[in-house]
Amino acid sequence: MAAPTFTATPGTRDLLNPTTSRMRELVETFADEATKAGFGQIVPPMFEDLDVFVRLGESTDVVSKELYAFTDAGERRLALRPEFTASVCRAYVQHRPTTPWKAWYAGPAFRQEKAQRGRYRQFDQVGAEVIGSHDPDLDTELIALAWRFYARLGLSQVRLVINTLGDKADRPPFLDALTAHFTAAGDALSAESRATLEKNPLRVLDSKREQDAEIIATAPALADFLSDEAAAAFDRVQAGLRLLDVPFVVEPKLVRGLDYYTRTTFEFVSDALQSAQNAVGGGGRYDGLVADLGGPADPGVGFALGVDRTLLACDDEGVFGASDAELDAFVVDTTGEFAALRLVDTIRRAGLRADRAYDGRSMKAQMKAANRSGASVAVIVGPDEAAADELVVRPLRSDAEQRRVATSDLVPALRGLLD
RNA sequence: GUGGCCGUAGCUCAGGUGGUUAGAGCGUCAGGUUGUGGCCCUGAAGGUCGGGGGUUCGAGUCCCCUCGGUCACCCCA
Repeated sequence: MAAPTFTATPGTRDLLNPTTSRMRELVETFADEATKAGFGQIVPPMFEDLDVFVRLGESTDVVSKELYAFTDAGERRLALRPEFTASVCRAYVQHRPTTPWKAWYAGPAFRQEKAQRGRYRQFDQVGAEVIGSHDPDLDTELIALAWRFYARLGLSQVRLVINTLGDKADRPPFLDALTAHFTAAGDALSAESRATLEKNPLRVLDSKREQDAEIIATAPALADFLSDEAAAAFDRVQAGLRLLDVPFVVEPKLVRGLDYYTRTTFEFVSDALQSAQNAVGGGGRYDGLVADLGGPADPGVGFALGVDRTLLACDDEGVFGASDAELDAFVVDTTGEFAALRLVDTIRRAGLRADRAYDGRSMKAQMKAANRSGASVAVIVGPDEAAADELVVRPLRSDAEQRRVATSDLVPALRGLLD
């Protein structure tokens, strides 16, 4: 391979045509669903004070080893956002909008991980957050919003798993019980999990190692430690999802990797995705995060969906149909004058899509380009037509005959052919 | 970050045990049809075989290093 001097840095890539238009469509679909649900868009900065993200949990991988941190010329300690939730909470504390505040977002986030299918160092997310309400119906609505979004994209192999992590006060006794259980297992527990146990016992539950499966299966259940309020809220979320016909499975081992979660957590998993990274979205309630960022003790709930993974899932499920024509007209000009320049401008100003060939190529070459362009109609002008102030319009995707029209009738003629 | 697999034209890939000017298909460009695309035919351009070192009379082929890709672990979207 002719090695280029520069290539996209590891974990990043260039997104080109069909992917970019699918991505735009996906974001527009999400924006539409969020808007219908009363959400306004927020565009936070891509980097923040390092400490904004550190509050996500110092024991989490996302903070401890995946953050892109740097110091700017003003000696400020900054970091590229690894997700949006912290920024949204920071913005909430800064602007104090009336509650419940509902915000949606779309854009890239950054984590320094080794790339693999469905995991990149720069990746795109869409998501929604609500700050300022404890109402479990919001949890339900948010989950339903994401569910409807996947359905609207045409994905049918997405599964919803939910769990509750209880309130902050429920956590310590449970963690103690968990630690005792895993410590008692001794060497039966994998070395990796024993290391995890030191940092965050909760996440041992998330281990995929077969060696740990049985020990995890017999671990204490958080359900037995839940406060009455947290248990009631979880019941209501489940009842709400049933009411809305959103199918789900309760997965007690679903703990997720950010420390800030409380009560409801959920994850969307694609069974179509033939890769280890099969979680296409996830979220939950974070009732202490706003306070951690120096704000009022206001609760929050939200989710983020991975755009790249969702697109992969769409690919693997084959939901992308044949794309529509990208162009209405392709101008073929052999006059050597300004005909093409003027004609594409005329067509574009009429609201239609037009392209042309350049570099004075032969008619045959231009016709081939017209064919490849996917345009519906070729608009041909040579010396004869130019002299008569006429054009040839030739349908490219049907057997209809080409015909000559006056230059001034071009746009109506095109419209007639395109209907 | 750790491990497995891989790295030959723009793309997908051939190139037994090292041996003369490295091939194909697709794509691109040009021509066959000096005013008409899709099919067909002909031709052309395009590669310091990821990079560096080594072994050898000789390396795309063997060894080492390095870079990159990919899959998995970890973790997460």
